[in-house]
Amino acid sequence: MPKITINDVSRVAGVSVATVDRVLNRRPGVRAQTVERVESAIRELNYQPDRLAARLARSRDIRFCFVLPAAHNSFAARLREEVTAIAEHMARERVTIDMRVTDVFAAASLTRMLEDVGREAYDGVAVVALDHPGVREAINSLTEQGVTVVTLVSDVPSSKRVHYAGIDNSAAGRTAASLLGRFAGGRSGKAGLIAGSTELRDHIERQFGFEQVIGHEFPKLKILPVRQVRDEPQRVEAAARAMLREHSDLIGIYHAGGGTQGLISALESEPKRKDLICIAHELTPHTRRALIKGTIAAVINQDPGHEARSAVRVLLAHAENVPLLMEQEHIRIGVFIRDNLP
Amino acid sequence: MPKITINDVSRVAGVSVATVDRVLNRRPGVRAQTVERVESAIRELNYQPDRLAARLARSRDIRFCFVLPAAHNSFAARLREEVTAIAEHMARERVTIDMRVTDVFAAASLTRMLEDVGREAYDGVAVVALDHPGVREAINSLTEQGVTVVTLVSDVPSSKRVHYAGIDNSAAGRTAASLLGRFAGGRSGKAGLIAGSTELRDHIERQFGFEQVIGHEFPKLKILPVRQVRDEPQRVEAAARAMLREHSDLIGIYHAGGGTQGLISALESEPKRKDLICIAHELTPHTRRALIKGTIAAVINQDPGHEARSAVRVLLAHAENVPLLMEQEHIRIGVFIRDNLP
DNA sequence: TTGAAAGCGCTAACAA
DNA sequence: TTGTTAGCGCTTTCAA
Repeated sequence: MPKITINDVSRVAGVSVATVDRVLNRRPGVRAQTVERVESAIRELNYQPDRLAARLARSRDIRFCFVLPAAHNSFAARLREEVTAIAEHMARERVTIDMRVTDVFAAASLTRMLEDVGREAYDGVAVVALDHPGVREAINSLTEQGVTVVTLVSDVPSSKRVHYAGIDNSAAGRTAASLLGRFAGGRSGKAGLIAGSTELRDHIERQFGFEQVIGHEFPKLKILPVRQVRDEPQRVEAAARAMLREHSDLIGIYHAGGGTQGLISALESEPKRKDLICIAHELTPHTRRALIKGTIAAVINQDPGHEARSAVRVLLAHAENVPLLMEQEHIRIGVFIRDNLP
Repeated sequence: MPKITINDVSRVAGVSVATVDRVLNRRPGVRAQTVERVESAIRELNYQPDRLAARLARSRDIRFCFVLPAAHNSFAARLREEVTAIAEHMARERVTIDMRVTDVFAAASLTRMLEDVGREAYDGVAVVALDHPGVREAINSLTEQGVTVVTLVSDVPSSKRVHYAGIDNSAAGRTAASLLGRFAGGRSGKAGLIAGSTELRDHIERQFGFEQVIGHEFPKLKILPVRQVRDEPQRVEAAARAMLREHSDLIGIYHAGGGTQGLISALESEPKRKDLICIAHELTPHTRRALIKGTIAAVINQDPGHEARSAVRVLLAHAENVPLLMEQEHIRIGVFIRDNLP
């Protein structure tokens, strides 16, 4: 069966290819009646547009903007690298990806950046979003301008973003709890919980999931009051040291945020507590080393490369109006121990 | 900077675009001297071919063939579904993917199928390969005919395949051992090991990795003699029942092969042994249910969707002579417990 | 509101 | 051994 083209559609509908193109891309300036004729021809022929030809013919590139954290931690750095990598890759295929960085924890500056981005005629925007009313408004306003928005790593569920490329953080917290509980093997004692900040939706969710599972499934473990450390290694370290000092029956620590180097330093300066079960997030050079050394028992991971590529695929599918393989776009909660490091 | 095209190259090299095209695609009929001139122009301009335009202009589709197991187990079925799904997806982009099934454990029939496939002018072949001399020969012969070959799920390392889309099975076995050992929490006892067959490279490797880690790290666990069950649920079940019957101090079971339903049945009919730690491979409806129910503690997974799509991307990159993001093509060893199920 | 026609960058048939 | 040229299926002026 020969491929059905826009020509076939135009012939069947009795109009020119230009008109079919206008209908296909929802461009204005076509009578409702004509639109109807074209659409029924499309249905009749089961026409599928050819995105390769479309990309080739467009005069300008498809343009996306990624708004990422400027932070100096390993995960943020890795995310920026991954975005840079696909940006280069996609540049060969008529897709331009710009990257902007800001302090995504500062709602005001993030909001402003999104507003700026809105003035630049991007086809799509991916943003590591803070769940804040101003940010939500900015996302919704982009959407209303016809810009496709996906959230990355951290979501704003109540906004009009079309997709969230990130993990289920409460499931991640539950996973950490199950591992810690099982590794404890029935012993009784305390479980420490360190988190970044209660303003970050993902950290709260992890904390919630963790408490839920420990409470229900491992009653022999008592969770210590959460320490807030704003992802700063020094503060993480101080919190961990305090826990170790104050609780001789400490069985394990779950660190739900960033700045894990601090945790590792604290642990490695306490050789007597070798059996402590520590679980942290994100595979980085630090946590990888700690896993191999045995300082950390397990790492819960989200793959920033997968997240970045997934965001691009989703934005692209929207820009070109073609279907996605959604199954591919689910971001897995990775569990790494010493033996399955990539 | 305007895009550099084949036209620019032809002008700089002082030849026609047809000649540049011949050089780019290594087609015969160009004097060595001319090839040299064109290549230096390409380097000078840093020309990057446009794969979209190339795909559009080709008269025939790019064609791949996937040779998959005909087996009736969930993993094989899932793999076939995933291949069917991308086949449909790629059909829209001028890529045809044919699928053939055979008993991949029967070296002779697999070899014959690969030979047949070789007569059909495919651009690339993906195969779930048995590590056998005949199969290796067939792969090498395809390669020599100019067909790109990638192995899928199970590798033939000594062959000329350009890529293996699958997991590191000995690392998978080590991961299973670490989890089992840690979940045992210092208890002493027996660890059962059930495997498919010693003819399958992946099963031997898993077994090897498992024994290595248990031996080195968990001396309190004694591994029982391996039971070979050829991935048949009934035989898996019989093996598990025998272990349970014969060893009252059985701490856990690692099932390295397929047919896990059998293991689950055996376990669920032995309610007194609730604390048994079982680890199996592949997330399927059966193992998912068993994880939720608590019958199985952890599942080591390879994502057949990722494997299938990765094979397609690798074949496509070779067919179009464009670069890959290799980082994306590494297949992870997934660890699933009840809490991080996708 | 619609149509005609010139590309987009490459491939491939055919001619030289 | 090399060159000319007509497409591939779509977008985008520009004209009607």
